[in-house]
Amino acid sequence: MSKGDRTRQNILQKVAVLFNERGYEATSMQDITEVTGIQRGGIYNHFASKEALALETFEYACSILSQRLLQGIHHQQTALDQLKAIATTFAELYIQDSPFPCGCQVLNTAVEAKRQMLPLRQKAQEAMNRLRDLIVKAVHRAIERGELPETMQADVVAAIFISTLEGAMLLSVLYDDTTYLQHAVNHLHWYIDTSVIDSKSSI
Amino acid sequence: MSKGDRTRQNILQKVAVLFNERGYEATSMQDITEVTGIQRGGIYNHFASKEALALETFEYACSILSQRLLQGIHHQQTALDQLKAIATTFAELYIQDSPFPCGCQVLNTAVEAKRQMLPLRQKAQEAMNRLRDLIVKAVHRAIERGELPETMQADVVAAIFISTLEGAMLLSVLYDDTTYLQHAVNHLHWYIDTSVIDSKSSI
DNA sequence: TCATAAAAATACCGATTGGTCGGTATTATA
DNA sequence: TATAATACCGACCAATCGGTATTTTTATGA
Repeated sequence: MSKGDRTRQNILQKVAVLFNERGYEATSMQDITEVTGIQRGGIYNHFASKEALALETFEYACSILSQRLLQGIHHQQTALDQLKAIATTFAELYIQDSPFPCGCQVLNTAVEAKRQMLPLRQKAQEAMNRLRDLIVKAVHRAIERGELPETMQADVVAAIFISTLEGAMLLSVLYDDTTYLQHAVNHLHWYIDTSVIDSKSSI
Repeated sequence: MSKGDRTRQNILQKVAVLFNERGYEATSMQDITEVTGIQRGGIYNHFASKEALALETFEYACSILSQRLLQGIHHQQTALDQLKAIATTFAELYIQDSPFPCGCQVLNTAVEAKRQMLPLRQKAQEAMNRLRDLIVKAVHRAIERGELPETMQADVVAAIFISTLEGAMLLSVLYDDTTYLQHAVNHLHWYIDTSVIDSKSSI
């Protein structure tokens, strides 16, 4: 890894934190030079513009977070446990040792990039799609294995999972209190368990 | 209502929309003069600073939204129906004819005001407290009337309600698709109904 | 070791930022 | 209608914005 690549990675890591804490608009190039220890010219030697830096930064953060998320679920045995582990790991990702404090990158980016910053908005959509697919596939596997009733709609489960977790993330950040994430995980586990029980008792 | 008061109200209304769409940082005083039709001097005659304008704007939006929310639930008979109506009305507030497009003011403000803009962050917390109290009291009433089991924890229900609704709001705005809010409402209604059934069947 | 390319720093650009202020038009009061 | 108060305008301010061109420093490979 050359010197340039190393600095580039360092910039991505530091700026990912900064953007997540303050947002894109509220972060100036001056802030970026201070946190990276690299002057303007140096930054622009690696990235074409502030927006390009934001796009790469977002991808960088997503790759790390999704990697950790996958690590947290892949060793689970049943599809049902995998589904539950998605909720647990998502919450722990923030509770225990978040590499990027101040909440979920996707949430923060989605809120800031609504009408303007369309490229960033699209990246947020794509990241959310990947999370959605992860849940949808877990539900499908659970249905195939008979762990969940066939009446379960995978896309609805995914919507409920993401809504509950992202909303709880918002509350946890707003009040600086991880209890909300804990409640969300408990609720989603109960949601899944109840769905299993329902199908068995109704037969 | 004097001319000054009318202009002031007009500024608040127009800027509330603008701030919710673009965010505080991304909205310039130039943007504000354009959308209100009032020049810089005129704006600063009514508000001491951009931040003061943001604070008042947030309160203005909250008062309107909470007023509509209360209208949507006060005519319900049972406490249980009131609880459900909170979810329904919250979603409809955005789906049908949101006075401030681009999602929930509280969510958007909470995301932008995390470490900086502490006064605004505090206002977001207070607004969320009020929503939380509304739910908590409805749950308490439902328990007192025997509509919900005594084992229900009101603060947990409130956390689940707000998490699910705010998260669904995020998704609906991100994908420009109100389906997510619909799923959230259905899920919360099911959550409440299931809690009722559980208590009856377990006795 | 040294030439060369890559990386970083520096100085600087025009544009825009939030905010100010003297003056003018409009409205309300008497 | 005379006077006072309010509302509004728009030129202007220093500071900062994102970005560029150029120079200096540093790393790299023959």
